[in-house]
Amino acid sequence: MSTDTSTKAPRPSKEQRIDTIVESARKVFCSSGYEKGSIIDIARDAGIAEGTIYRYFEGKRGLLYEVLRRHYAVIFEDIQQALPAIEGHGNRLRYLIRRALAAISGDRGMCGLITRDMRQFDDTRPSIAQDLNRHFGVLLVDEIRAGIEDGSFCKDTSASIVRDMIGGGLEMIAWSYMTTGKAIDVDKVTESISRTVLSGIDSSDSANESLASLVDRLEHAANRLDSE
Amino acid sequence: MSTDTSTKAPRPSKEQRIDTIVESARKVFCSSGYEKGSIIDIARDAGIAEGTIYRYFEGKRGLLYEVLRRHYAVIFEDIQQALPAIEGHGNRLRYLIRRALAAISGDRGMCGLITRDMRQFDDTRPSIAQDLNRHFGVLLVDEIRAGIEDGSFCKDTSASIVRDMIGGGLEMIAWSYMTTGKAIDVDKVTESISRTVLSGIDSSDSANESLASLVDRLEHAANRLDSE
Amino acid sequence: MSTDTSTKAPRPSKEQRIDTIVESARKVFCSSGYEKGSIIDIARDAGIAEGTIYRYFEGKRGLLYEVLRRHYAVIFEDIQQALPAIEGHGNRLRYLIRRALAAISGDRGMCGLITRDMRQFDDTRPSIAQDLNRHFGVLLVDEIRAGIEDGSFCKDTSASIVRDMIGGGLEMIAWSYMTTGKAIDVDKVTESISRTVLSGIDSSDSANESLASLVDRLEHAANRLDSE
Amino acid sequence: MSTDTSTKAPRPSKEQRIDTIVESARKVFCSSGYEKGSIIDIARDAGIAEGTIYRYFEGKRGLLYEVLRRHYAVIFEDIQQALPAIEGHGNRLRYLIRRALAAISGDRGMCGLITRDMRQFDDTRPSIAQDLNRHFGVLLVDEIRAGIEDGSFCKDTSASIVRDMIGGGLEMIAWSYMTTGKAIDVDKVTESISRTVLSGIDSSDSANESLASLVDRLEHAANRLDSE
DNA sequence: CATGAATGAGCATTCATTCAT
DNA sequence: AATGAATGAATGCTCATTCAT
Repeated sequence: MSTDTSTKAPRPSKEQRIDTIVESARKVFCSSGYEKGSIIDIARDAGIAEGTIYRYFEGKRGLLYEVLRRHYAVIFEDIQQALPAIEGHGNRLRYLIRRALAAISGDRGMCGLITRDMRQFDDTRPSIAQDLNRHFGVLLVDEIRAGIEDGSFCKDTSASIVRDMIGGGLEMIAWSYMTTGKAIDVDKVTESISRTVLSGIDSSDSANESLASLVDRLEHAANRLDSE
Repeated sequence: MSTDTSTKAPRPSKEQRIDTIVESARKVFCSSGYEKGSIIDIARDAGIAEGTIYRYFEGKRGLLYEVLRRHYAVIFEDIQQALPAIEGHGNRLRYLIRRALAAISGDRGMCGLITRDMRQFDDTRPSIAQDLNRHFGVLLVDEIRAGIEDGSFCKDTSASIVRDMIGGGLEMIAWSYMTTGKAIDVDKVTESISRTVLSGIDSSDSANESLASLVDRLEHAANRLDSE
Repeated sequence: MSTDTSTKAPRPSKEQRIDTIVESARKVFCSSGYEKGSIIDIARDAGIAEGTIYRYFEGKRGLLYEVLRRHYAVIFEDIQQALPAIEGHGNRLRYLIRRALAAISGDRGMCGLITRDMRQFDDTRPSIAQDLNRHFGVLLVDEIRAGIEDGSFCKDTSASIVRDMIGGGLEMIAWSYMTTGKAIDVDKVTESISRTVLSGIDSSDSANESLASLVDRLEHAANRLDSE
Repeated sequence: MSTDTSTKAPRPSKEQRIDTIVESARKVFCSSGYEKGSIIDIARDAGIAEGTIYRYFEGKRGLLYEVLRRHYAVIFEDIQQALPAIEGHGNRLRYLIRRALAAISGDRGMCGLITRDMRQFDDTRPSIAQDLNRHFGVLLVDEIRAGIEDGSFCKDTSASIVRDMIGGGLEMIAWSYMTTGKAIDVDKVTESISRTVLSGIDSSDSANESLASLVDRLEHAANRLDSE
């Protein structure tokens, strides 16, 4: 409860205090945006004085950073636990995409915060976008590079470009969700992105596919011949 | 007509005046961003009074709009003239990507303006981002849809997702260029994006390798048939 | 016609030009107020350039002055013609009040202009309010003074105070009409003001009571004569 | 409570701060008018920063409101205490008029503020003029209505018209005082207004009077007869 | 005479941050 | 530790008036 400023509460621990502030900041930033969301709003929501915030944070920007960091932390933790158990680089990429989409479709306010406000701050080093958004990019790139190395992915694939396409595509989808509010079909979109990345859209591939199925039938026939 | 621009230019024509203002606005916005770039800076750069700007533009936002509109207008015009002459949807997509990359790599300041500030204005309808950025998206979608219809592209391709991936990818690249200043190899990046979109990155069903392995299997089966 | 800027109109006479401008100014000032009504609006309505207005008027304030002067001029002319034919100072006062009320109830926009904006300009000498509103006050005062001199009105009447009460009362009514838009019953209000001014509202020395006491005294005297 | 106003007043209490600001606002508004009086002038006069004003007031208009409210509050308080002790509706009207005149003659700057600027704000409901000036009008109307009901005043008196005449008359006097600076003889003016309202100016009361003088002569004659 | 482009002063308001209490 | 009062910089926009054409 963020309005817990009653008389009895002996004194919240430093950690609790920080949690309260960050949660209030998240609420305010997500609903009003970074610029319009004021420190005093956050303080009021947290039931504390403005000055107190500055005891725990380096200022408004630091508060935003923490809000974003925590948002990504959950996702990264999930990923860290899930990824090793998934077989195949394609499947792992698929998982990363799905997880990002789940985050997007689960918090429209955060979509706005990220797509609208995150880039305003890349004048500072290390930038927020660098630290967080890029971290996801690194996960993508690592996966792609590993896939290239073990032969799962084309050798002449540019990992950074693919990362940009996946990351940028997800951002576009987030932005679209933020503005239109139209629900995201996570399964479908995950499939579309994954398939596009992995197989492309050129139907000459499907020549391959049908060729493959032809071979399958051939093999099947061969097996039957075999077993006779 | 007071197109007296012969010798001393004692009073620039309306058109010249507008061009001067827009150019100053472009400079200021690109170097300082929209918020930080002040009207008085623009007026000073243009060598005129602040009030004069308001004779020609609806305010600061109108000025931004014109700056962006002109930037995109050149690109769209190029596209309109080039596209019909290009054969094949894949090639046309490739052209669109290349043209966007050329624009990006040609104006680093504009990259910042677009990637940082453009999304701030979607509270008004029709928004600047809607009018301009989306226009490019429409070009992409049209091409993809046409390709799907005539069988060039996979039937189960999601045109909007592919558009988001290309557009978002380009935006990421623009953003990256803005922040790092590292030159963009238009040819290479165009190729990377195009190949990824068209053929995907999965080596298993891409033509070369996978076809080879298919042939292997085919031979194998044939051999078995043969040996019976 | 204020939009008469057609090609053929050879050249409006100076007088016509002035009339056009003043009429446009009246329209603009009455509908937008003095502050919000801009010179460019007036010029546009008159179908001329802004600079042209300054050839005929001393500026915005001079324009307002002329608008008001003309408004009052009609009224004053009416009064000048009607007043001599009216018998009795009371009746003449009544006429002045009625004429003012007719002007008020006939032009709501002008009510706003006069009651809102007129007083803003008494920093200049001679002021507009002095020249115009006070002129009406002079008419009232003259009438009252004449009435005092010929015994129609109480000797100890303060003409200026009565003028203020009539003039101020009319202004309040004008203001009320401007804000509420509720129609003014000219006959009734004229009667109310006139009766109040002339006879007051105190029932104690009006006919009833005081006459009764006079009769008492008369009877008393008569009784004495009688008793002799 | 930080009502530490003991010695050095290192930080004024909230109340003191507000008083300081309002007083400075009064000074500035009265001398420069509402429009010309700037927030920065007020802040400088109060010895504080502009922003501080906005901690205590809703903006410039709210500041004006408070200035006017306080001005009227004193008057209304006086009236509330004095009125019940006064006998007779005529006397009570007389008191209201005198009190208003005392306020007018006591603060020339305020006269200007009220007569010039008060009507500019009737676009908001409830307006300042509604709240304050009208309150005085209500006091007048109440008194007049009560007088009509108990027979003190003529039955066919229009209370609202009489209110307008008194209120408007007072406003004219205030305006005149503001512009000319000529001192107001409160007693005399009170008497003039009161007499006019109560008895009117028509000497047909002097019909009564002459009737009285007739009776006088009658009595005189009776006395002579008597003495014979 | 008429034009209308150019001028540029003037101002309320917000809010992140500090620091005396 | 917490408070919250105070700060003050920073800026888009209007429009009466002028004057070069």
